[in-house]
Amino acid sequence: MKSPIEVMLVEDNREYREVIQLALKRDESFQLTSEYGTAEIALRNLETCSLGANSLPRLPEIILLDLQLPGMSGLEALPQFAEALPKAKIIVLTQSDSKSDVLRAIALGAAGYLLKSSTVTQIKEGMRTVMNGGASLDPSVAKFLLESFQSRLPKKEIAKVLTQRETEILSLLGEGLVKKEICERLGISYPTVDSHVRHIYEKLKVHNAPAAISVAYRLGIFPPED
Amino acid sequence: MKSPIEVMLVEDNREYREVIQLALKRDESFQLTSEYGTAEIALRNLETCSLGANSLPRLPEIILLDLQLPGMSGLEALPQFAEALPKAKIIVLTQSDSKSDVLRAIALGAAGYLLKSSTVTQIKEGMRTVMNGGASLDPSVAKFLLESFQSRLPKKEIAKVLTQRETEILSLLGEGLVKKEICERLGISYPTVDSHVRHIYEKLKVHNAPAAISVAYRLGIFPPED
DNA sequence: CCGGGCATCACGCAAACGCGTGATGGACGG
DNA sequence: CCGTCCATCACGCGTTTGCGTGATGCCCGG
Repeated sequence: MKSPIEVMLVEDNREYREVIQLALKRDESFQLTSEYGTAEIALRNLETCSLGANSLPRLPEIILLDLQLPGMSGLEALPQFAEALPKAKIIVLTQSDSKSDVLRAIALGAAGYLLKSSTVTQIKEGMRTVMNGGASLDPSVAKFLLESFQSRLPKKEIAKVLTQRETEILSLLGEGLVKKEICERLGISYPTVDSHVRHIYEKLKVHNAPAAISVAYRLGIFPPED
Repeated sequence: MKSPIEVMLVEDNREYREVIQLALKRDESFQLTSEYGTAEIALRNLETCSLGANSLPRLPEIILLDLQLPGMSGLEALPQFAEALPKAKIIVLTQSDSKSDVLRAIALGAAGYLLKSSTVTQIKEGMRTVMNGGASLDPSVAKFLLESFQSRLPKKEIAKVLTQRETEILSLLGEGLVKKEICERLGISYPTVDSHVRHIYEKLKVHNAPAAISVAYRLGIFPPED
């Protein structure tokens, strides 16, 4: 058996904290090395740890972080934990499956996003997954992420909005070419390009190029990467 | 016990097909109703099914789809399955964890993406998850998705590129406002706005607004949504 | 204390843009 | 067969942009 995974818990709800306590206490592969009711206290303790005598409450490999905390919110605290403990994996463990919470937590570097409705077995499984270099997402969160990728319209749908030619021209605009340059690039006349651009504006309901590009990205007409 | 989940398997490798066969045969909660070695055959059978006598090989609720198939690839077949069986959930089950395969499969509407290195237990768990309306991702795939979201710079990094004011103005440009309108909105003079815009162009190394918006999205300066 | 980044302001001009108002020919479908 | 959509072309005009070339005041850090 490997040495246990050392876990830090930041959670204001005592009952739920006890649930985790119990679950980890019974499992040799985990060790709950510290727990805090607020992010402030947790962060302060981490500072003193790294400054003074090393590892009084040992530095955790995994941080289980609630989002709804009194005082500093989990989202605010997340980047600070990440900075204080660059090696630690942070798993958000919260009730909120709100779109923006999920996206922000991920953007801030969370390695996992689990919901409190998960079983302790699933949470432990998630922690093992993360320790193995993977990412652990609650199925409903994963669903949401998939959908946010799918919102990049399925090509067939794009065709219903913009013509292939129009898409091509819009894309060139996005690359910074002015209409005259687009003429040359495509070997067509200026009025033609102009006409296409007008149609693009009509269809996207905008009145200038910057807005068109913006809408294009939001609609997923432009692939984020390839 | 609920009625078993009906599964269709599209996989060219016989050995692996047998692995799945065995795994599902032993589990009452699943029923492997059909299996095919190529996408073409599977699709042809689905056509005849829906035309002629209904449900010879019963219509599946879940399709386990390999990507590397002889003839039509899984990625090509995916949208066709989705069209033929709008209610079915499609789980990609393949060896490839390549970036583009994952992104494309998701964009095409896959409800899950599992790797063949998964255990049959994990695969069955994934199918249950999907049937419950969730999405099932292999941890390494989830990791990759998270990273592709994190590439949207961590705010602190954005600040190193654009000022808050500059970001604000760029964002307004993206909404379709012209510089004069931006003045009014922000209560500052035209030359000021102009000056900010110039700095934006410098920093993003572009020469006009459309390109600036484009770069902003690629850099993740603009949040996906809020 | 002074350089540098930031936000603010100013003038002028050539180039590009947005738009009104057209036309032609090909393709596709009811 | 005719309407509709697409891609192509055309003229003109007022507005907006991009940029050269400045200035002022603030704050911050070396």
